[in-house]
Amino acid sequence: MTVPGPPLAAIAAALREQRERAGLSLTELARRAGVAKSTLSQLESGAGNPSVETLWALAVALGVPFSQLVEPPAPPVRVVRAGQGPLVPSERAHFTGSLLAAGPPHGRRDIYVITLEPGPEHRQAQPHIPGTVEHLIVAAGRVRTGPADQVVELGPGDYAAFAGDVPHAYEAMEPGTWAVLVMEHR
Amino acid sequence: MTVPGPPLAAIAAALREQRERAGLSLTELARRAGVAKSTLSQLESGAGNPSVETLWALAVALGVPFSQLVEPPAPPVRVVRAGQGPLVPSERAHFTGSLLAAGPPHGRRDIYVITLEPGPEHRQAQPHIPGTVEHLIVAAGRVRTGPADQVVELGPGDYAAFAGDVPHAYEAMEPGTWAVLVMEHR
DNA sequence: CCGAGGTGTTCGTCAAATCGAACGATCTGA
DNA sequence: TCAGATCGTTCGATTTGACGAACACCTCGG
Repeated sequence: MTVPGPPLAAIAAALREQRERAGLSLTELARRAGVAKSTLSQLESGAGNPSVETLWALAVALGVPFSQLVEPPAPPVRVVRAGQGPLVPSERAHFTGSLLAAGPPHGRRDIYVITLEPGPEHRQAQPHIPGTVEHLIVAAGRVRTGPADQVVELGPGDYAAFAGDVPHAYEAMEPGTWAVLVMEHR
Repeated sequence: MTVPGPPLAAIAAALREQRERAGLSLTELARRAGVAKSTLSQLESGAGNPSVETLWALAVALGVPFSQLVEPPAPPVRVVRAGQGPLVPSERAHFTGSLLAAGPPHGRRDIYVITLEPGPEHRQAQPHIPGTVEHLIVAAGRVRTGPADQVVELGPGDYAAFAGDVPHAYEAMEPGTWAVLVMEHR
């Protein structure tokens, strides 16, 4: 999984970056957000595990959405290797399920089965409409896919999700490669 | 742009909703996330102000993005562009794509990878909430599935969709059977 | 020279979040 | 009916985050 742990360092970096971008001093931001400047200092230094309340106040004072502080570098590609996803209750024997992606409250998801054969790089010429997210689960073979600058290689059972509204590639590495593609657009 | 206050109640509601949607008990979710169930209980009851670390662990265990827990009231403003028809294989030059099912304008689809092993007995899956539709694409092996009175056998690449709110079976016919399951519920 | 006002950091204290254990309430199978 | 296993809640003990007051440092201006 690409989820090492709590993005404490990421929050620290995002806080400092957003604060400097807003041209605020640590003291001033702390005053506006109503938090102690000592708290903010420790947060920016990477130490500490802020509460939602505290982080929310800082986000409001900075004028940025909450999610931008906790997920600053929106992971362009989310990969779940085979057998690495969180397991879903196996209410029955002989059945193990791995939840790859929860459905958004609204939006559509179209289900495809795609087959690819090795050859010249198959770069998608035109991206899809904005907001599109593609989910790919390789059934057999190997596929190199992802945004142009972050291509990952997937094997059977591997899962990857990435934005579909930017140029991205689909390249089969072996004959007989096929996969399930769920295209989500909001 | 300043929203009223910390979405404590929203987080509580989102936690409970996502947990029930994943079919997890409070105890089980707490165990997987590595947090005390007492903590989770208080969070879902609206009391408490979770730390980022705690909330992150819960988000990972639930398989949902962090932001979905803190910003559940996503703006229902959604535009499905007119004329945005389903993609056909001819539009995707370098591989063949087969549209299996178009997503409903509202509702959600959760993506799973499931592995099944043959057993001496197979029990029927418990029905899900009304309106649930299951889409299954077999990646490897063979699966007998479908409503109790209409069981079909699927091989690699085969696709089947059926109502999930009636008793239905999942039975692997070969070792190493796995498939992609998209569970759709409105 | 030296106080005034600013920066960000470190310290002790207190409230609160988290934890572990025990609780009553359901169920299920013996 | 009872033992066992769940469910979710509540309770006290402990950890820890948030606070406020100092702190060292820097830059002006009297």
